[in-house]
Amino acid sequence: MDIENTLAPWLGKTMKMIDNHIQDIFFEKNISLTKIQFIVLKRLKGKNGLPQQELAFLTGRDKTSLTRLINTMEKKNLVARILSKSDRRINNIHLTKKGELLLEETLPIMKSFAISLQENISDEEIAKAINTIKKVQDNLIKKSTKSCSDN
Amino acid sequence: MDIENTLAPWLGKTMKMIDNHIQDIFFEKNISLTKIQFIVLKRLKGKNGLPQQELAFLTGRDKTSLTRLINTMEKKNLVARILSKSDRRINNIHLTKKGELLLEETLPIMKSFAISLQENISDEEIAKAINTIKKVQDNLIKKSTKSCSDN
DNA sequence: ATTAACTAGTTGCATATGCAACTAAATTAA
DNA sequence: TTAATTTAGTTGCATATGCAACTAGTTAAT
Repeated sequence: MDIENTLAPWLGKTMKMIDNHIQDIFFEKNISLTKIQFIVLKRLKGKNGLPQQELAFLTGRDKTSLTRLINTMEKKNLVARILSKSDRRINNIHLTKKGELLLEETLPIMKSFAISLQENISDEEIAKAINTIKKVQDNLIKKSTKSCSDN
Repeated sequence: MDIENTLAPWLGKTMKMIDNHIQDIFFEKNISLTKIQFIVLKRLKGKNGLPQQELAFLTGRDKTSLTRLINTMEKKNLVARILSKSDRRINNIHLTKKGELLLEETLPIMKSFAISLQENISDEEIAKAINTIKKVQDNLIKKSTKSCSDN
């Protein structure tokens, strides 16, 4: 079997295309965000105040990556570090009003983009594909203890 | 419909996990490559001497990204820039012996990794998932003229 | 209670990436 | 043929990312 007929390169290729397109959309709509910044904002929506480490785990990034990501997002006033009172090593990351507003503005755009990618594909086919991808994730998790949730 | 039930986030999440795992594999096996460097080497295997711009297109990267990628790979002696005689603006990128050997060493490792991701999934199911992903790519291509091939 | 071990986050160093603006070469237009 | 335009590649600037080594708090061990 050729490597090109396996799922992995197809996923990679498609994700790259999607990433490029998301950048374009943000540019067009004048949204000053990167994909990962959007993901972090989205993560914080439900659970404001997550520690950086937690965010790193949830997004599958190294904690150092999160450190600098939060630096950037703090400069842009999208999030704020708030020292945990119970454990002074921990930074709890909170959405600012500006971050919340930007998130609310961006969510429907991302949603309609995600849906537009599935034009001319039946819901059942999508569900099956997601199911297959889940199995790939399971295989990955079996291969290592590491895991992640977002991207 | 929730955005989390669309294909895009599943693709992203899974690719992130795959990328992380590829890094780990390269580290374990003492292969001094990044994923994108591997992709470039692989691209060059069939068509030695591609111009940078061509490589940029084929890998879906900006040409500036390729400039610096080739810089790094040239320093590592994996590829060489050779000025085109017919058009002196063009750098034809060639695999070096070292690059070729490293590629040959890495290919089977990547292949068996790609296959291992599909354990416990039938060939038919994989084929269907790839087909669905192709449709997503088609939708993306329709949305813009930009396209790409690798990742 | 004091030390040892662990944990959250940061910093240094290296790679990857894109946009805008640039240089130099080639092609097209006048 | 000379000027305008297009094209390949590079450089400046900004973001993202990971590993190793570090600091500073917390918890466990003696």
